[in-house]
Amino acid sequence: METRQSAALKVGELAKQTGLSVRTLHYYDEIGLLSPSRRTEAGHRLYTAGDVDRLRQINSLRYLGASLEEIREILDAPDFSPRRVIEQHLARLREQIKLQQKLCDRLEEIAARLSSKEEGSAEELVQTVEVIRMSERLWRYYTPEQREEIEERGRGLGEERIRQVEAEWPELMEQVRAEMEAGTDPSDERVQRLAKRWMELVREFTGGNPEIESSVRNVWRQEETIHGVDTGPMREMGEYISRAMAASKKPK
Amino acid sequence: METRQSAALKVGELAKQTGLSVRTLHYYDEIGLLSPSRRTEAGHRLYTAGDVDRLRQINSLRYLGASLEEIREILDAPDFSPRRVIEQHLARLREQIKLQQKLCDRLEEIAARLSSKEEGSAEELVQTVEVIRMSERLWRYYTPEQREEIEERGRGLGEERIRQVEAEWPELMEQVRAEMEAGTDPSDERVQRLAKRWMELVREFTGGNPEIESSVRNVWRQEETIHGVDTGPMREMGEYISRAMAASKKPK
DNA sequence: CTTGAACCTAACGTAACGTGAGGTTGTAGC
DNA sequence: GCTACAACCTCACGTTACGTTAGGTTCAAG
Repeated sequence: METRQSAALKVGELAKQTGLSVRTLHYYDEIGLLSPSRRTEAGHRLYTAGDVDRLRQINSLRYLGASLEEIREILDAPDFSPRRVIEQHLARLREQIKLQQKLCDRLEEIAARLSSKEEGSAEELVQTVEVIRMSERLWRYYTPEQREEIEERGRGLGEERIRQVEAEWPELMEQVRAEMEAGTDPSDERVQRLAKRWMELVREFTGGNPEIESSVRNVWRQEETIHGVDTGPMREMGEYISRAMAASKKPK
Repeated sequence: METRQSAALKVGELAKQTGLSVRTLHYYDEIGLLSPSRRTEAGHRLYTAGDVDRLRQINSLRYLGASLEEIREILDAPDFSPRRVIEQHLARLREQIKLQQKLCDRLEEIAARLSSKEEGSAEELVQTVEVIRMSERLWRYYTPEQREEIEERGRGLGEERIRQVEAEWPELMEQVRAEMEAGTDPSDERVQRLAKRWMELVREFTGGNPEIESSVRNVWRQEETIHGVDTGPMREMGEYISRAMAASKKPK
């Protein structure tokens, strides 16, 4: 009952002051991050000025994105290099942002490809995603010169044409898949048309450059042994197209 | 025992193919996202081609950062607008990135301020963070003209001087805090020196512009009622400094 | 003395699995 | 047929930072 400030705060008061929830303060107490120095006889928490001070520190560190565990380590270590921690934290954060940025790019690409069509099915979306995943993985196998050439051709074709082609791929893949599942013979006329279109699109991409085409085939072989994305269906489609092309050479 | 592909995969095989863990596949089964169509008599999971196909779709969507719940909704809805989902997702992601970027900026600022000193304590780190938090909150209250003026002055002072001042703030605050806790009288000579330095730094910031100084004082009053960051200690320091300044006017 | 606000503890729920524990099945070699 | 050992099975707890009841006690005002 001092005229001075009440010397110790109850949870609700502290919560209101800091904008944290009562539950949060309970939790901090629970994990031993911030345990009030005193209690009333009834067991009510009483936060002293020192406690409030510690909470202030906690909030500052939380503001930097530190986890409660890290905060405890920081505050409980008497000798401590803030710079090291910050820089470490910063590195992790940058890594995260890079990942998220990449994800964002992908989504934007997907959105762009989809927006050229009216409406689409979930399967079309998945196919589009697969094309992108594959191109990303392919990219790793090109030599810098090959990459340059591909990009050069990309510039030559113009943005619009690229978007057209990119929108056509998933569609084509879906049709081929349908024929495969239906068990249509590769020499069937419908399949022949699809195969022809397929090869045209591939040529437009590789520019007919045999080195790059070889690279692509190489990748397919490589990828077989690499764990991860299911290249199986894609590979099957490739084989199906190959058979169709072979059948077209000697039409009966 | 077909010569055709084994028709159905066991968990381990599927796991190896996709790079997922067995536990993950168990989990997908558990939540009903991907339940194998068949089981052996012994209860071993058998994934058919259709199941593998669904998993492929799942992985594609996961690659876009969708949650398992969202994926289920997408795959289980027969009619579905991929574009809407993608754009929604994209918006959320952009928001996240913005936040993280902001956090990153803060950390960089902190790192820059700290790097001008050799080593520091945790308390110094916290003080630095507080200064930044406060400036961020102050910023909201300035009119565009005031902001322009402050930035103008910032450019005038030069980067180096700014960093000097910014590094000095936390230090000064820590000293003032120490004197307060020690209960030193505001008229004490040490406090007087601190207060003088304090006012100098403030002047350098506001440029002596009374409108801006008034804004700052206004903010302090405003902030009292706004929930959130603990302005208490800062306010106390302000009062302490005020008393010190008053004491200096009529030195006994 | 009552009432309502503020407090207490305890316990479950969140997302997407990792990591055992403890038991059954499949298969290879002897 | 026996014995390993790999692969499979089903629980079930741990992870982060709290939100959200539920059921009971204490405080402050009228």
